[in-house]
Amino acid sequence: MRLSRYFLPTLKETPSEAEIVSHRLMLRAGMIRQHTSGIYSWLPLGLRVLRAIEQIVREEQDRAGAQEILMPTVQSAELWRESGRYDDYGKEMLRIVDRHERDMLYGPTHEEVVTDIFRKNIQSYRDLPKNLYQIHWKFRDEVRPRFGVMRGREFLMKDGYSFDLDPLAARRAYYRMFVAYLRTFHRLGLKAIPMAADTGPIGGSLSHEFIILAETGESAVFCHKDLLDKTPPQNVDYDGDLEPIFKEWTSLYAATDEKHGPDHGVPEGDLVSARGIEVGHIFNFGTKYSVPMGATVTTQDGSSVPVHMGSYGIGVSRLVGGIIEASHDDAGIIWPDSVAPFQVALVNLKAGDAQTDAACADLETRLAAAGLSVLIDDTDERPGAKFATQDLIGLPWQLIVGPKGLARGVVELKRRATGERHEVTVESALAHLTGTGA
RNA sequence: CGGGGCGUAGCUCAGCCAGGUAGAGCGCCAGCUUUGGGAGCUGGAUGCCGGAGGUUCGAAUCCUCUCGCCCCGACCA
Repeated sequence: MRLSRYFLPTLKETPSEAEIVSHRLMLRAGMIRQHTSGIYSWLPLGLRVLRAIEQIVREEQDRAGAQEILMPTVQSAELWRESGRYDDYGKEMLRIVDRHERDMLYGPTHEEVVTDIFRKNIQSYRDLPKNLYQIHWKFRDEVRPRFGVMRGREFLMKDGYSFDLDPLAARRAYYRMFVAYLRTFHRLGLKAIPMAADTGPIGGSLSHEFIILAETGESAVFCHKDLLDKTPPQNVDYDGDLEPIFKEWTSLYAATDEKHGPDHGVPEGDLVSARGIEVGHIFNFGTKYSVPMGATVTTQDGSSVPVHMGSYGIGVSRLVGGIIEASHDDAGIIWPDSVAPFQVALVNLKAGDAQTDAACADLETRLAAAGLSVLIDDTDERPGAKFATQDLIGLPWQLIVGPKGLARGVVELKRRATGERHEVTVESALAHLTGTGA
């Protein structure tokens, strides 16, 4: 992509509406624009990041045996009356009346819809287990939206739902998602720590929040320091017994502010106190919805039993902000390779100069051929302005090509995360970029 | 939903207290110069001063109402 043609409205100054760093940087880097309180448009650069995160989430869900579906955003109030939540949910639910005076709503979550799909289409224990998920926009009319996309009213969420015959099988489904979440956040370049959680309005018995640590996190969290060094398993057999992995991660102390107490039993020096951002939340809630909504299956002996369910959320749009909170410096964003909107910034320091233009065109072709996404800065800005823009938008690699370097047969390769810069030949730069799989 | 703050150029903001021709910096446009960390000079364009009503000879400025946004708290992926 050529920067001269790309819609990337960057800002030199911070808009006054933005308080926290991720919100400021997302506005300045031209990723989003606010439409109204808590509701945003995604511009090309931001959308690329959103899609990259979505894709990683999708791959890990599929790997763990979940299947993607897509449910409606606008739902009928009827189902919610059936589950009993229509009156419980309160003002957070955006209620709409259609032309026939029927009560509708913009979905804040989808337990009712998915349970309805299940009960109408699955009758036998032989069709279990099932795990269905979607990546979709939700709306919760928060009293006070804030922090940009971290706490918007409209947000993109991965929500998944498991259906099992009995509590034991449901627990195994829970473990599968638990492990899938560990892997997902790891791939996103995040250190996410599962913490025992309250189940809130969704209800149930077993629940964990996945919290990433960032100085600007919304709430205080506490955990054993050994949790910070753990990495999830590389290869997982999702058909195998995942309880050991679950135990390994939950045996160390970890608690959010509300659950933290003096009886944590962690030696003074081992307790980490930090700020956290919730990016995922999983629940096992048994028959809370299947009983009132009649989601049952016939068992082997011919009797009818309600299915045991769980639900599993990941705040996809929130993650964009969360990743920035966890990865930035004074100059701007530092994207992890896995979610970067482009892998390489190819900076032509003197657009219009025949030799640098030719060198950049050649590099662009060869980087693209190697499968790397490249944003080429072909504008006639001054070098200083180009560097500032690149550091702001934070692509993992900057390949800087100027006439002075070319005269000496070199280009400059800069790693955004570390700031390391090396003068290397064109060939060696290419070898490095394509070789690292960047 | 309680408390507070702010709406003036694309962005950041001054002007309001004490009414009298709408401003600055950045950005944008043109030209010249410059060319490795958000350059310099010259010239230029840009505003229903959030909206409606009122007071006044005269309102960005005072009064009333209204809409929007932000912050703190209570609540949440």
